[in-house]
Amino acid sequence: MKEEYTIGKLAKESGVTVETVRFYEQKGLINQPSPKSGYRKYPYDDVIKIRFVKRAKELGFTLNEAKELLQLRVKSDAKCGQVKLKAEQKLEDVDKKIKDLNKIKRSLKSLIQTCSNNESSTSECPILESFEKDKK
Amino acid sequence: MKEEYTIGKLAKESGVTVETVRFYEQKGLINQPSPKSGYRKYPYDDVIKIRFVKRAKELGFTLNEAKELLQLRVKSDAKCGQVKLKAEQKLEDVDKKIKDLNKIKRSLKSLIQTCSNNESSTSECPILESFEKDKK
DNA sequence: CTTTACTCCGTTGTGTACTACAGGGTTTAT
DNA sequence: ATAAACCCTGTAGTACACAACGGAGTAAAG
Repeated sequence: MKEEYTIGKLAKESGVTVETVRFYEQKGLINQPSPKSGYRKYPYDDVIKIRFVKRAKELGFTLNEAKELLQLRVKSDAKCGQVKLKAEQKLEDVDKKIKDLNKIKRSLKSLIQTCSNNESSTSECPILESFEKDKK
Repeated sequence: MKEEYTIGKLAKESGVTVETVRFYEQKGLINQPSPKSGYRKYPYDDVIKIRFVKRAKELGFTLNEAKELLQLRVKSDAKCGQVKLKAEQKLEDVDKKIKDLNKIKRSLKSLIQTCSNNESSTSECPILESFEKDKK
């Protein structure tokens, strides 16, 4: 866990490509370290940031949303109220996602169960109704 | 809840545009009802399918993955073993997503808490470490 | 001190998921 | 029965998130 990373090492360490790092830099997900000696040096923090972004994307957040999530830390000085508000909104999103994923999970479990008791009478998987129960 | 939908009504009812419906049709997410009388008619089932796809996407599944999830129902005749396997894989995915979302959730909650006790000493939000704890 | 590996910047290409016409035909309402 | 609203097929364009490449400079290893 050194403190200085070249772009290549950063990329490898965080599980993305060099191009992705540069892309994220452009988009402001990590801040550009001005190339002091020709090459840029990145702190270890950026490894963690990029890993976070990677996973956030897999969870259905866009790059911009991931950026917002990242920005929630640090800025808690003057605009604590704003940060709190944003955090609360994100929390709602996250909660809804968890709920819906649990619905899908239950459906999948039930499907696996039905498949195991191989009575298989054109067993309808309830996955389609995942988001229909308790609706309206 | 009628049984026959024109593409426009289907789109409206499922919260997407007409173009999106056609796009999903092309991609095989819903099956093309041959335009018997010049216009196509869709069953109510397609409303539910499209709503499902929509939400699945927000949960980080691709269109193809959503398609796979949809295909898990129905086909449980001969290849029950295959379906079960696929369902089990999806279940793992879903479980991992839920776990990670819970980590983010805890981070957000803690951030909100810190913000509420307005001691705000450059309070570092732990969201960045969401996926770093218990790693390696 | 030269070779090899890595980096720089900029431009272009790729895959996914739509979105917007264009130029028609069909249905429905008045 | 005709105008408005809706549908058809097909093609082209857009936004996001990278990936690949070209041509040149820099760093590190032997």
